[in-house]
Amino acid sequence: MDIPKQYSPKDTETQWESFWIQNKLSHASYANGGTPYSIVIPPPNVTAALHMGHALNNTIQDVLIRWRRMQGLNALWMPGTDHAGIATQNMVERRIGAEGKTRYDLGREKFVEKVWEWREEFGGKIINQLEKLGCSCDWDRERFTMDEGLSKAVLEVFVRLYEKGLIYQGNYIINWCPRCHTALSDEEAEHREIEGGLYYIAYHVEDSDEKVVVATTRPETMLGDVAVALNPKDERYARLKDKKVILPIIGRALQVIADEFVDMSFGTGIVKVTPAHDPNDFEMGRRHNLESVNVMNENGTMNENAGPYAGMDRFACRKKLLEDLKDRYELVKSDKHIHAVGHCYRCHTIVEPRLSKQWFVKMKPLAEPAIQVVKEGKVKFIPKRWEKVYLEWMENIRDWCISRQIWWGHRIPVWYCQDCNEVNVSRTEPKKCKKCSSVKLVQDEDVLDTWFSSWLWPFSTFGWPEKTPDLEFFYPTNTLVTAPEILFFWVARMIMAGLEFMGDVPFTHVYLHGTVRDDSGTKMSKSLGNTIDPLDVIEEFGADALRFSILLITAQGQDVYLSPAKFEIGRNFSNKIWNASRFLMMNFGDKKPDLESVDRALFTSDDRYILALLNKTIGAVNIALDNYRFNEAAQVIYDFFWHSYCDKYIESVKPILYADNESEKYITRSVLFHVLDQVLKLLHPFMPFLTEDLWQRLHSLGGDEPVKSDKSIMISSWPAVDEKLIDDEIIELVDRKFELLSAGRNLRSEYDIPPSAEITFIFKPEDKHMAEYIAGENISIMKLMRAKEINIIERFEPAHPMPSAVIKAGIIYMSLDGAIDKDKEIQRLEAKLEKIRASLSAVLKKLTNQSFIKNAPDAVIEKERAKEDELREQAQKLETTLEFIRSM
RNA sequence: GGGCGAUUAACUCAGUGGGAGAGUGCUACCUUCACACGGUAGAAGUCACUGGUUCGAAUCCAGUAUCGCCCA
Repeated sequence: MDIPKQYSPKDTETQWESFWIQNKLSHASYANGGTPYSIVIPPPNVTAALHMGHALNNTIQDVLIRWRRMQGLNALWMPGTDHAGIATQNMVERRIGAEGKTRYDLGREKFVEKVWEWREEFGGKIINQLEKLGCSCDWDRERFTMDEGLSKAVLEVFVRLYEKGLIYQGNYIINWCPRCHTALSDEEAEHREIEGGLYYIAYHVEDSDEKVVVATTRPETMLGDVAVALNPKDERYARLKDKKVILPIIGRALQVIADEFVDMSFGTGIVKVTPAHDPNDFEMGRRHNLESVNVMNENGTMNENAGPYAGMDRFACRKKLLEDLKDRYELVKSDKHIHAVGHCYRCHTIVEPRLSKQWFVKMKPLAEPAIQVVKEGKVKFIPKRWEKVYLEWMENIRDWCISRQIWWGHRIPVWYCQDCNEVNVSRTEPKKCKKCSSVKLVQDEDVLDTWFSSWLWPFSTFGWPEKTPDLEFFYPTNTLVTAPEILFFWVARMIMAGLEFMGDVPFTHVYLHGTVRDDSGTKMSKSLGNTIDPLDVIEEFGADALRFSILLITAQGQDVYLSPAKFEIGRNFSNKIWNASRFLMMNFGDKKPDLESVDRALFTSDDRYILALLNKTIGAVNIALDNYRFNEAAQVIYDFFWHSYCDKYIESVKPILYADNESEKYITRSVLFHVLDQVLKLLHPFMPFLTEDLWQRLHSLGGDEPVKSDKSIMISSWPAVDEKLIDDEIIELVDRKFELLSAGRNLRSEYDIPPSAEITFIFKPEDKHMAEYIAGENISIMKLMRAKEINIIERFEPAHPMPSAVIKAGIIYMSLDGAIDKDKEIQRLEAKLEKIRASLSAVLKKLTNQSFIKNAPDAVIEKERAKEDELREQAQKLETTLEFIRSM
């Protein structure tokens, strides 16, 4: 048979990838009925290239989908991408920037056209990469948040919320990115600790020699000060009351106000009040009816209100202003100060709190039901600890700023009347003003936050607001698989939207996996250059190896630390599976063995052993997957396949495969075939390509069933547990045989017997039953122990000192030519005896403890008693042996 | 400042009340007719620390230390 010795994933994976896609094996439809199981993909940014976070996220989803599909559910995995407003616009701006142009040179219409062109050309990249990873999404359904249908959903939602009074426009402090030139939501401003300064600045009290000192981290905003504030409890307040202080440089007179908000312990306890540039000051300004003075332009430079600093960048202004204050002896001191500063999550520029007119969603009314469903367990978080994080955020939710001053996105469906200023909100472009019938309408220039479309994803992708049969059948979806980073951005908002617009939760389970980090624990990111490109890993090790490795090392919800070496686990395992299958197929001959045709009474103990372990493994995999414990599922299969099936069973039955008894050979082949078939299925969700390839080869043995387009392991049935085959007694019995084998091999190794030397062993069984059993297994044991012969002698008494080992099945002796080193053997056995005695005394300590006997469960006491018996017996055997050697 | 997570073998990590585990690495031997991306045998841990609960704690509780994340 011409199967190569080393598995090369590359061609195999490409072949099956196109096989699946061409045959639409992952397509799901309501029309097929059955029990639905659906997942919507967290849509990657259309600008994205596959990174390890995606690889982990999508591998998990694929495992769930493939598993459920094989279980016979109508499994649908909805794929798609997100238009990523700011990120995509930035990218296209950079491209046209290379030609020396800005988006303003092109104008809005042309620019948006350019973005669509870019999307047509490059936007599908990540989708192809997901296919390479083996993702069995329903590719016919691929959605994009800017699609016509999804855009319609966005407008519908805006209008409905507006009409309900949950969307409003207003002047508030928002996070402004001076580089992206847009407002951001609170979530989009990432707080990072940086070392800045805390500057103490003296303001003169009007008509007095007195000064007050205020502390600030952003001195440039003082140019917009309209007051200074103290806590009313602060005794200094009394004498400053009704006084004014003079803003340095600008010379504006500022009133002194009292406000509970002022923290007496921060800085000097006197703060400057800048309502246009700080959310707290803004609130204070409202409470005290203060005006707002905006001192900055949209690009982060100072405006005309900044007096001599007009036109300077905000940070240049800070520097110059501090110098000037110092020259005027008004900078009292400056301390180093570590504080959290908001950064734009798209470009990492420091965001500026800025007063501006934006659109907001009122969140409290939406949050309430979304809190309830989680408290009632209608939506479950796995791991559970995220529930608390979710509730904490939801209970303190703030309104959501949804307008963005960019061009790429869903344009806000609001038209302002040029004649009467009426705000017209409409699903379609209105012909005339609804109030004054004027036709002079101008649409709002802004677009909506990208998340304002992705929060609808679980139903907009199924055709909402239309009532489609797909929506009816597949909603609510079952599991959402995502990273905790977007818990607030996305997960929480989807729950709110689902309840508001569908009247039901969008999903019942949220599995939050860890963050992918590098070896040192740093989050992988392009800018740090510590990424491992999944495509490189696929190229070098294969997608299956990538998938298996990453799942094996990812404990539930824990972060993943990756290094290239970790993928060797998966590659080596792939190769092991490949070679075991190769070996078996070389030995199966042309006829496909069928376990169903075999009389179970004819199974050997080895057969029953491996079938019992197989069925235990199937059960364990189901439990692990049911509980989202992917690493455990992967681990159990790995152990079963490598250590039970390959190391034990296959090695054990080789003599049968090489002998001439055709009926025995057929039974063995049937078991081998069956177990391989089942384990390939168990592995399929983890390693789809390799298992498909081997399964197809396995089932076309002898050519009677060639590869057919409608056959695939992917749609084959998931292994069922056969309880009748789970036999713990046989497992224990056969384990004793393997213990005997290890003991024999250990003796060889301790006495430096070269592998080529065939040697005689004597086995003294503990009883007749064991004698019979081992006698029946003699041939395979001999081969595996490289023994010349194994003499089973029930009442064996050595005539001279022989190396021996005490095991559960009895005692094994190794026959050596010539005398052995008596002292060495005594020392060896004494060491063993010592260990047994230590264990025994630990057991006895428990069993003689009355509290233990009184309190411990019976099963535990039983177990300890059994242990005691066994240890006593082993000690007894060792003592006898030692006594005998000493007496020689 | 509040919350969460981590601390177990040389390394990377599993293990939520009852005999300390895996992978890698290490040591020795083996290229034996599936696989050296392999096989056989072996060495290796005060389960961060201090208390507590319990007949019994890596596991539960409290506190401490170190590292990391989220929120303010």
